[in-house]
Parts: sequence; structure tokens; C-alpha cells
Amino acid sequence: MNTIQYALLSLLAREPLSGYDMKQQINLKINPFWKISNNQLYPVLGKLEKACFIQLKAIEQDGYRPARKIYEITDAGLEKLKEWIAAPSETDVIRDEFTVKLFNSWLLEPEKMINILADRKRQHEEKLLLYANKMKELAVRPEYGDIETPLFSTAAILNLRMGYERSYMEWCDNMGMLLQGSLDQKSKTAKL
Amino acid sequence: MNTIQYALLSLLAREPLSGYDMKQQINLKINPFWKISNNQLYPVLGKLEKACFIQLKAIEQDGYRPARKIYEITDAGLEKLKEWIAAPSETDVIRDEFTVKLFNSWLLEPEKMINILADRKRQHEEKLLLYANKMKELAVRPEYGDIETPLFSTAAILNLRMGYERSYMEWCDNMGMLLQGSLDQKSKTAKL
DNA sequence: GTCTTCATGTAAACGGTTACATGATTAC
DNA sequence: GTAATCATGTAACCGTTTACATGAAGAC
Repeated sequence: MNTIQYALLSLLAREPLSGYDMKQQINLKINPFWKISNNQLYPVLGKLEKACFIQLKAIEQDGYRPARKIYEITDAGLEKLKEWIAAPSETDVIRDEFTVKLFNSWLLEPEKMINILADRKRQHEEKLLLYANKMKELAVRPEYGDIETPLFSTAAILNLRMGYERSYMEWCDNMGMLLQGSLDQKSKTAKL
Repeated sequence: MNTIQYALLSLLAREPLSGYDMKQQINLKINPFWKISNNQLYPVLGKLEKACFIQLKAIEQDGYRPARKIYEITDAGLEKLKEWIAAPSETDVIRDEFTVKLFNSWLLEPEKMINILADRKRQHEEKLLLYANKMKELAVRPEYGDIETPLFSTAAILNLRMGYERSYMEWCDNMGMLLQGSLDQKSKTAKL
């Protein structure tokens, strides 16, 4: 059992869903947390069904549209999931392409680097706004604040990711100022 | 060309290295930024050599030890690397197993969750200390502060990761207090 | 006598991405 | 008439992990 399989169980622990729904939720709604493609999704659903952690609940047909295979989690699946979440996790290696580029920033003219940092900040600001908007949507729901509802967990993830985006933005600012300061000093020395 | 190949070029842009050295630097020294296994490393080195982005500089033999194949970056490789770092990057999806577990925190007793959060905070504190120590090592070097040296880029990555660890720790604290507050209120109501 | 380090490499399997396929409908 | 949405699925490939192999020296 790998993380993506537990992610699917996590979704079904909240409500019965079709494969299509799960993909949407992972890629869009729960976007801060994982990603999945069709090719992974359908075989993995098959595996989970074979292992009796999920089962087909219904097949919905809405007019001309393709049939929707709705899955639900089984008792065994819920048990498996609960076991997993209680087990300790290592901190994962963050593989961020930008960091590798940053490792080479000394090869770049400071002026270019300042622009790249400004761009980068904008990207993280966008994400922050996205999360903030999702948070606003959650805050008006009546269960908001109740720690025993799924909503609480979703809000917790959003909070975590908002903290990440804010710290990234702060870093962009600091780096930008550092480089700018270095440039200013250089032009001063050149004048003298 | 994928990120790991550019990561190897990045290392060779600083100094000639053997495959073994590169693995050590990626997995240990530059731990905050990527990871590589033998199976990926040696075929990828072969590819880079074939593409003429790196070349064999020397074969060192130190007594009984296996021969070290020292590689260096070519002009073409440096050019390719510079092109890449100037090109814009998307923000990568952060795949963190813990986040998926967090998505299920509503299934867990708050007491257990409080413990998990305390553990998690400890993990990130350890990483923060690790980065802080590396930073101290860099700070005493004479080139420190000069934005045109590799050291500056390394320090920038450490700064970024330290910000990440700090924001994670802060979030752990906030989440812990929220849960604790909710528990206290519950026991109060129970007494009345 | 077993474990670790140095240094190269390979085999097999799993995880994940990109692209394609179907077929009806709605939107521009 | 082209593109997007809904909903399932497959083929081929690339990226990554785990495990194994060699062989000599030094540490416990």
C-alpha cells in the first residue's frame, strides 16, 4: 500500500465517490496535497477493490453520459486507513525544480535573478490567494471549528500550505533586497 | 533533460567530481534539495557524457581503493545549464505523506493527534538545527556574502529551507493549541 | 568475525506522466 | 466546426526505489 492508495481511501472515508470524482478532488479541490493521472487511478481502484478495502456501491447513469461507478470504503478499508494514519511518518524530501535552479544563481547576473525572484513571489502569492479563498468558503459552513468533522482536517491542510506560501514569499523579499543592496553598493563604488 | 540531470550539471559547474561524490553531495550535503540512487546515477552520467555536456577529466587510483572516474562540465554543458536556470519554472506539487494523514485527522482522537503534532514539530526542529549548523559553517568562510560565489547560492537554499521548517513548526504549535483548547472546553462542559 | 566505507555498476519492480481512445452533449 | 466536459479505460515511456554484486581495508 502506497500513499496514493491511502489518499483514495481518505476520500472515500468522507463520502462515496466515482473514480472521476476522486481524480477531480485530488487534482483540484485538494490540489495542495497530491496529483493523479487516469493511468494510475483506474488500475489502483481495481487493486483496492480486489483487496476488499473498497467496493462498488452503485452505477449511476445520467442520460447520455457515461456510467459512473460509485465506490464506497469497507470496514476493512477504514481499519487499514486508521492504522496507517496513526503510524509515524518520515519527513519527505522536497523535490522542487526551482531549488535546483537556485543552486546555480551564482552563475546568473543579479539583475536577472531579481526578476526571477519577483516572478517567483507572484506565483506563491497566487497560490496563497487560492488557498485563502478556499478557506473563506469553509469558514461559512456550520461545522466549521468542530474538530471531529472532515472540514477541520481540510482547513488544517490549507493553514499549513498558507504558512508555506507566506514563508516562501518572505524569503523572495529578503533575497531580492539582499541582491538589490549588493547592486547598489557596486554602483556606488563604481562612481567613486 | 530532466531535473536530476541538471542537478548533476549544477554540481559539476562548481568543481570536477566523481559519480560517488555527486551522490554524496545530493543525498547528504545538499540533502534539502534532491535525492539519487546508484541505479539512476550511473546511467544518467553515461547519457550526459554521450550528449557531450560532461567529460571524463581523470581516473584517480588511491591504493587499494576502486578507481574514481572524475568528470568535469563542458562548455556546452555550462551553456545548457545557464539556459535552463533562466527559463521560468512552475511551482511543483508538494507530495508530503504527512499531509495525506492530516487529511484524515478527523478520524483520530484529539489526544493522539496532539501527540503526533508534537512529534512532527520535533522532526522539523531537528531539520532546522541541521540547516542552522550548515549555515554557521558557511558564515565563517571568507567568500560569505559575495553574491557571485557558489556559497551564496547554497546559503540561499538553506535560508529558504529554514523558513519552511520554521513555518511548519509554527503550524504544529497552532494546531496543537487549537486541539488542546477544544479538549479543555469539552472537559469543562462535562463537569457542569 | 561482522559491519562500515569507498567506488563502480546492474536487475527488477514500482510510481507517475503524456498521450491516445470512445461517444454524446453543450458552449463559442 | 472546433473545443471543452463527462467518464471510463489502455499503451508506452520515463523516473525512482530497493536490492544485489564486487573487493579490499579498517573499525569494533
